[in-house]
Amino acid sequence: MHTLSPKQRAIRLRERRILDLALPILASGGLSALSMDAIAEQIQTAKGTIYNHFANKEEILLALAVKAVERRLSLFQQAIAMPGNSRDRVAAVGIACEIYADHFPEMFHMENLIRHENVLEKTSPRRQEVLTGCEGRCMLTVAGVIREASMAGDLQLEPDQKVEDVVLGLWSLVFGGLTLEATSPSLAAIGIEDARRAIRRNCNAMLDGLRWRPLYQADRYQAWIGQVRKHLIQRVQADRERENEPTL
Amino acid sequence: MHTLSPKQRAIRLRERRILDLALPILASGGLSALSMDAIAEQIQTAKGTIYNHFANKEEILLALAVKAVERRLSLFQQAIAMPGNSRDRVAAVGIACEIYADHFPEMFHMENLIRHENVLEKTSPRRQEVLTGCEGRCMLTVAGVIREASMAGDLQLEPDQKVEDVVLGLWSLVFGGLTLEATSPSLAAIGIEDARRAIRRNCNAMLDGLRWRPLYQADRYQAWIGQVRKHLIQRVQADRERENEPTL
DNA sequence: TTTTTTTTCTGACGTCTTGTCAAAAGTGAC
DNA sequence: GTCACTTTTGACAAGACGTCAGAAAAAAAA
Repeated sequence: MHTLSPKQRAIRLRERRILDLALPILASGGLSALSMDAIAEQIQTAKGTIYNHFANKEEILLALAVKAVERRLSLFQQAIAMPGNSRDRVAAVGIACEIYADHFPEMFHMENLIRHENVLEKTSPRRQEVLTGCEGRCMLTVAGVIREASMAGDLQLEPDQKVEDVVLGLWSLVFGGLTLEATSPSLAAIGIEDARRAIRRNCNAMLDGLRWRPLYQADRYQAWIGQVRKHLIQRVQADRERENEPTL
Repeated sequence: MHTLSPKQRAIRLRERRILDLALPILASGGLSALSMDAIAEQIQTAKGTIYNHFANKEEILLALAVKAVERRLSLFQQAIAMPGNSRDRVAAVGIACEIYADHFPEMFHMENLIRHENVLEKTSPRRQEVLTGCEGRCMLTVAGVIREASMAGDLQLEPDQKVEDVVLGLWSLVFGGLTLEATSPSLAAIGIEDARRAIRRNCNAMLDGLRWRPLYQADRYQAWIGQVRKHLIQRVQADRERENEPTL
């Protein structure tokens, strides 16, 4: 163990401040609104100092994305730790995604931004690996439940179906759906008033189609997700408080 | 009808040249690679002239997005026009999406780019409406098949399920899946070697879960999508030739 | 404490981009 | 040929990213 000098602590604190500050700017004004000069002014340092922390703007984005995926992973883990059968627990992960999108909308936005604007090209492979590793653990978390269901006989996959394929299906449906909800003006125009309900319903249809037992029962499901939502939101708020307190 | 003067024709041609040129630049280098100076140089005009056509960079993006969605709509319409039962025809739309992503990858990329970078804010409502209108027609195309299936009794929706909800489900799954395939390095890392197959399989599971008859049969389905793919690719190539020819 | 060494910070600067606009060039009617 | 109108031009202002030599601060040594 190595104790930090006051100076080093100040530096760390500043790095955190940069990221905390960048997130809302980015969420509100998009990539172009996030200017290095603006950050420097807010943080009360010279622009050059920011470049001591991050080699370029893209590195800041990537650092934010890592924090975002860590958040998501934490929610996933709490979801699958809930007591219930295998199908209940994947459903819980779906709810975790919804809560993530609702409570950390800037982060949700970030993840998608990274995906489509070529930022990876300009960033260090080091941090890229951190991100993909974290994303991988998210998927493995879900894959674990599916594998478990498969072992227990709740879910019988055809020989050509792999556990990972089901992960992709759920991921596409939930993430795709939430993304469309957040970014498609035409959704409302076409007459979809509650996208969330539709997404959940379609997830259940998919799982039913795979014959993941027990099959969908409306009231049972409603009761369960109510419970999950309450639990996860509690945890989110606890995490929030825990983070704001310590000055590190 | 009103005949165009040579000058006006030249102007129209230039506009088309701008868009044709912008697309590949954008696809390869991302939003930041697309510079007005670069376009002007390539087109052999002064930068100011570009601004006679488009008020800003975002307008160019939006114009490209419109062309992209028009392409997609055309493919959708050709897909549902194929002879087959209702379930076959939604499946055909799924294949249309795949072909779109494969044959017009820059356009596919564009649509997603528009979604996540705030470009709409800086563009004219006029063109925005064109885009959402076109996107809406895409969804209505799919909704039509679903409604038809529902009327024919192939698909029995619960009272709380709406046709549009099913559209959203399919859209999320296919578009989400294709997007993840194109942008997620961690997919391969997690052991998914054929994302397309997985997406198709999950779509079928979802439709089975909704009890859309006839239910999934592997060999029947394979034969059908082979047929669809062949037909649509033919049409794509025909369209391509038709476009290159006339100087307008 | 004072001096030396090392680390960190600074902000003007070079370069690139977007978008503007007055002046120049082009177009067509009479 | 002239005149009104449209289109094009490219220098220019504003602002952003990333750099780097020199200033300042911190740490180490004397």
